[in-house]
Amino acid sequence: MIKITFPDGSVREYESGVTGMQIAESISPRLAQEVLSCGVNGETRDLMLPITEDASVVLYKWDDAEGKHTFWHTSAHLLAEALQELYPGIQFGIGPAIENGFYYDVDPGEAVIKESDLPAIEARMAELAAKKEQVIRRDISKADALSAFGGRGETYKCELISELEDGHITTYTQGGFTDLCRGPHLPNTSYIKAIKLTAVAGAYWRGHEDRKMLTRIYGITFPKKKMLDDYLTMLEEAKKRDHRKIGKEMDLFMFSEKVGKGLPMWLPKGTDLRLRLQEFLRRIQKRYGYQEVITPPIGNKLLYVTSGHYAKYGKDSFQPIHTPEEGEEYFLKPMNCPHHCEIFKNSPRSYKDLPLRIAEFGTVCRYEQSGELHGLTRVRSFTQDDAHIFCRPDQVKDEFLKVMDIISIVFNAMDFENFEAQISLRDKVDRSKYIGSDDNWELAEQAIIDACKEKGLKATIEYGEAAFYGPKLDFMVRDAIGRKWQLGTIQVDYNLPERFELEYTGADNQKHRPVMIHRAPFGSMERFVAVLIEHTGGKFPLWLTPDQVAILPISDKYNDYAESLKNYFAVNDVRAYVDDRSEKIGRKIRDNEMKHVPYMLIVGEKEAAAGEVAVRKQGEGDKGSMKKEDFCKLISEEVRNMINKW
RNA sequence: GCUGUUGUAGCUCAGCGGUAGAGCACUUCCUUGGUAAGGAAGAGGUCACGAGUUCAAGUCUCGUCAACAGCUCCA
Repeated sequence: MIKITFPDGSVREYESGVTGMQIAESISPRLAQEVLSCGVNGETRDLMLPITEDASVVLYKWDDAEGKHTFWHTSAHLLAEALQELYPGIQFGIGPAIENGFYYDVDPGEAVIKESDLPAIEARMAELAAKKEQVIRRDISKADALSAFGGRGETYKCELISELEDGHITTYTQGGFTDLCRGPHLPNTSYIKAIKLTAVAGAYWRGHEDRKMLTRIYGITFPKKKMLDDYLTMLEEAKKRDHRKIGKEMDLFMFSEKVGKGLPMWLPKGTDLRLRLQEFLRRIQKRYGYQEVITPPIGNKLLYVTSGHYAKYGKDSFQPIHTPEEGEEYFLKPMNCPHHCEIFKNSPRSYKDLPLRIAEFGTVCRYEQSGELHGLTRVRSFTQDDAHIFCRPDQVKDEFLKVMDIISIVFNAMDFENFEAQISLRDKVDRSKYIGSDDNWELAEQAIIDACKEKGLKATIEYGEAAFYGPKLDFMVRDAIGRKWQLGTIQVDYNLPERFELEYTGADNQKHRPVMIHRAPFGSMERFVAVLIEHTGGKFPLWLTPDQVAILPISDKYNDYAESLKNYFAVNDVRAYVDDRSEKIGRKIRDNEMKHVPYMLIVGEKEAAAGEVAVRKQGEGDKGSMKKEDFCKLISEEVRNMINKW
């Protein structure tokens, strides 16, 4: 007998060799139906795998990430099985479960798989799923694996096998399809009731640009038909919040082929929105002791040779600007740090001057690969809400914590609740791509980890994701369709101060090197506004936009009402429209702008007599008539809620 | 940059070898007091750009540019 411990702490005894499925059956028939895989001592495993020693067991269902993962992993195999039947000779790369579904990378040889082929593949998958094929796990020796897959000409699989450790290799078989796989998998294919292959795209083998490009087929499956329908509906809804669509509809920004790709132009309304965000951050930064500066859009090549950016990015970036002077070269600035380093050097600094916090809404230009450009989230010219903090080594952690405070103020105000924090450290093995001493890196990495611990911030640690000059803490927020974008960022840098030979005089009257912290709570104005649009659907928080309240008094006497609102909310550009029915302007506002204003007031004679206004709230329709004062209360409540958050 | 898809009126799209179309938006007029109002008339397009095939090309072929999806990248 073995002891099985459940998540709630209870313990039951089972015979050795019991499977996860049998455990589920022993608890309830319903659970046995719903369970997809199980966790045994923290490792996710097949339900059919015997458990032979005391263990803590978690049964995973659809609602658990692990359960979904298992479900989609088996779905990937199902896709492969269908492909094997439909495209004889097809070779398989890898086919993992992902956040929303799964994919399989395949090499169809001469054949081409197009989007129009997907329905046929889906149909075949459905047939195979209905067969209720058992999914069977086998341990296999490295030699046997190599000969089995090699015999079928599976070069990709053989490459994978050759890197695996003998004795830990398993295969999974369902019907006529066998795949090299670690598992876990569903007991059989009949769990998969609804199948949708969503896209086909190219993907490099093992993610390397110089390897062969395979065909990647994306899909998603569900245990119920309705769940698939709901998912597709959700995607449709999300598309409506796409910032490119809303940006166009609301005239926030534009692109022009003539100006150049990836070069956004902010239209009046978008500019208004952006300036409001900048003002908002400015107020906060002032409170936190930042000093704002303005630096030029270009810098001499020598500046970037000093910073190290020239060696790293010179050839892959916008090329130098030449001058009539022989040999003189300037670069569009790809970042503001070198300029700010020079500002630091402008005068002798004492330890009493530190931390020195230099801020700038600095516009930078980076030659992003053309395929990377994406609306406002990835562009070639953008404005960072940048700042560099020069401080003593003993101040790093404290400054870091203060920046985290600012970021949390900003994110709270914007209602970004579901952000994810990520600590990016050096690659554990390959350290050739980083500059700076090991000691400095260790110090910086530890400072970030400590700061997160202190703030109780749950952050994932990613190795190999650090910038080449230092580790960073990034705040990621998702867009409408779930893609992650990095917004806020804090980076500790021991290297630029070194390269620019920055120094301050310490209490000991000796020269010391300051530490530099790069930070940008928004990340960039462009990307931030993009994500903000997708989160709000274009209905920005009340204090943000200029024309949030459109007031349509029917006669002149209500213009003073607009005036009173103005003072009341400190929304200093509330616009008032005269809605004289014989004039078209009122109708125009109603029809065109209602979409983009949270509230509309209509003041008719009836209401005027009663001292009321008719109110419509965006997305909610008529709110009925109410007293002016009540309306003021309604709005001010919302304003207060926003302001209270920071 | 790579693979694939797309590019027709301000917007959303139809047309797929034979003299440029619809809905919404826009302009003028009429009707209409509470909301995507109704009616009449009108304006608006080298069908992304450049070559080629053809008696004839938005429509077929090739190239360029741009956008979209994914990959790779992101100081």
